[in-house]
Amino acid sequence: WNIKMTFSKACNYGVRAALYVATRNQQEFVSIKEISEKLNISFHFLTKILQTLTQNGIMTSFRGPKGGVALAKPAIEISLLDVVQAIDGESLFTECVLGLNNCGDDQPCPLHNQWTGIRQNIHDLFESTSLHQVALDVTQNGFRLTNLML
Amino acid sequence: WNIKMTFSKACNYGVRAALYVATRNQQEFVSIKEISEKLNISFHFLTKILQTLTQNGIMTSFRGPKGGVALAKPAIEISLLDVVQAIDGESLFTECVLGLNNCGDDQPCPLHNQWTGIRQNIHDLFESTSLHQVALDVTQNGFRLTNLML
DNA sequence: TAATAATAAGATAAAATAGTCTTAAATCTG
DNA sequence: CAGATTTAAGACTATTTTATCTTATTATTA
Repeated sequence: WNIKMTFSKACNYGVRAALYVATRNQQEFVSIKEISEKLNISFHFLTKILQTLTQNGIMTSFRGPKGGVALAKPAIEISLLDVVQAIDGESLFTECVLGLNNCGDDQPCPLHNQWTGIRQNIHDLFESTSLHQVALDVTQNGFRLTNLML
Repeated sequence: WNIKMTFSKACNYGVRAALYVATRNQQEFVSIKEISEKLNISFHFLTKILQTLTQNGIMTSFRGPKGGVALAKPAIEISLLDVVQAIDGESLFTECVLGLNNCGDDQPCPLHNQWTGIRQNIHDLFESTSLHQVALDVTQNGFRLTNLML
């Protein structure tokens, strides 16, 4: 029961997996099994999510031994927005916060004007943040992609 | 499959119902049936959501003929944040966007720092917006709480 | 007091999301 | 070519969210 201020599981896994792959050489295929183990994500579920990322041109995949997934472009050219929208589609930044149809500048819901600003902030943040940047934070500055094992 | 930029149904219904009630006299009990019909919300589902609002001190209720729900305080003293948190609890503004445990300033996920700012913006917006303000927009400025009937 | 109108609460059902399992297809290695 | 490894894809299950249905309980009114 909430307005979600966190990613759905699918989006969460997709973003974290993309970031994990971004910490590796672009040429190298990383096996989904490795990703699922390192990030503690169900293998088969992750496979499906990564399939949608490859279908949307974010990643490429390769079957067989030494196969796996890799980024389709240099990590610096892929934004978080690209990943999120590949999994989620376009509705994210267009739907009314109250779920009303045709909510817009002409027929707004009472939260429309202020919500538009916040939504734009998130859009801009995701758009201006590349997988490369975030991956650097992970590899060099100790930011983490996994749960702490307590 | 998404990071939700809209309220869940429950939160959506709760907020819209609270706003609808806020457009009426505080003394007057508004029947849930009326609210559900005017806002096109399932009656029984709405009843439950409003129950949690009364249990959390946002509203009061009264049974029997002429019964219904009313705001427990003047609308100007109830913020959107009050309503959302009554339905959703505290987790909204504390959980990691990537769903990691113990994500914080000391052990951040790579999105933590920037996400904190956005989350604070939303928190501030909700906290500083009273039901009264929004209800005025509805009654006087033509903002809408319901879908357009096309 | 009896009938009616309204919220409260619990059981059940439907839909959406998340996760698992099995089989197929592609690729590598010996 | 045979076997092993890995992604692809579809069927199936489980969980959560949303919605409905039924039965109390409370209060009003005549």
